[in-house]
Amino acid sequence: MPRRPDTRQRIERAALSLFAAKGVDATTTKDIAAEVGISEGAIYRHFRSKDELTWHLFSTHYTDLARHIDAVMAESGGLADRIDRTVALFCGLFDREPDLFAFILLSQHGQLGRVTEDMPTPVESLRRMFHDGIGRGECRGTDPDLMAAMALGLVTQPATFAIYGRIARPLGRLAPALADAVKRAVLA
Amino acid sequence: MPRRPDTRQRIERAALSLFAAKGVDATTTKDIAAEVGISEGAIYRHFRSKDELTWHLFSTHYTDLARHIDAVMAESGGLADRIDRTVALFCGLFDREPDLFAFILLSQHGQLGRVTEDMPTPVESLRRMFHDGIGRGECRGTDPDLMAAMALGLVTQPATFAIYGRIARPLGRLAPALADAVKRAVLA
DNA sequence: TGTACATCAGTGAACGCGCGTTCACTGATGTAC
DNA sequence: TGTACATCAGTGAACGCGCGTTCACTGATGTAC
Repeated sequence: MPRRPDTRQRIERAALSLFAAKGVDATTTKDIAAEVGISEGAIYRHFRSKDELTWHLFSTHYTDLARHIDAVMAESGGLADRIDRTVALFCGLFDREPDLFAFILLSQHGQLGRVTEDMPTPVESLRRMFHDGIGRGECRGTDPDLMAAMALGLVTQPATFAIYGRIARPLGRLAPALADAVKRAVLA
Repeated sequence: MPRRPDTRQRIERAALSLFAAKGVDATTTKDIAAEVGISEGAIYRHFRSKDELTWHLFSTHYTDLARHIDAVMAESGGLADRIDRTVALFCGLFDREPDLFAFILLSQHGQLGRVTEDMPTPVESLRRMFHDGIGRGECRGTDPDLMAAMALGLVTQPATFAIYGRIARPLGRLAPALADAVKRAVLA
């Protein structure tokens, strides 16, 4: 009954946390409502459906991440510098918002199909970064998609291990080592 | 009504293919039955539940993969050789059974929690491989989990891109390049 | 300041659909004599 | 070879549960005069 002005945000936070912990399908609207401390019906005052809530969370955070990478790209510097800064960006984001990272990693296969051409995505941003590096002859390989995949996997798999407790946090501690590994793997 | 002797295997193949394409939760028992060409009830003559079917598929193939890696380990040779052979193994398996690979990559987050200590897993096998390499001073880093994560991500992320059509198949073509990248990233 | 009214985030009960699962029944196949 | 019986993979209808969603209703808050 108390009409708090931040209910929508509290729903988003609760959903993100539950989605990260259990996955989207295993999380029920009942779970979310209980976590927020409202009735299930109240969710529908803020989101048209569970699906809209899920897509809202995924798409906003996914495109946000892309824009962060683009910002790194916009600064001057060679590919090596960009790799350093992007890896540090990923690790910092992971340490600051582990739920967000877990949610994106976990739910991507279910959501990626709805991504449209005009949406900025981290994958496209990385692709452009490496395409650029290849053009300048700074890269080992010649396929920007392959380079992007290798760099992405090299960072996200350790992040996944960190989520499962197999690697100690914070991930930021490992950022230099990860950036080094990426550079060794892809730089000319 | 025709009592074919291979129904159980046909259920497994159909389920694997559907799970790989849509994910476990989005695949219904009705889907599986339709794909096999039997009634839903018939599935329960071969598996106690959808969950048992899912876990059977995941656990057998996941442990099989671990044993394949262990076989590579058993052969003589240094870490560099082992990396070459393991990467080739992954790429070959991916090309031969892409559904299997997609299923494991896609469903791992839902199934990994049920993996017990006594089960052989690819992650443990890789960990031992790098633990061994670290002991012999062949490795750059000192944390076997981190080395395993980097190697794993470096290969599985390109595989994921291949599933999404972002990287051309067969993956075997890229095996030498991927192995090179892994060695550059982790070898001393 | 008080009164009338509109708005809207909240409740909680109910709904309906789709899912996994069960069950009585069928009929083909194998075995015993 | 024929007959009686056991087995069991199959059918298809029915079931029941849990899920996401809807809906009539409430009451706090803001606004107009």
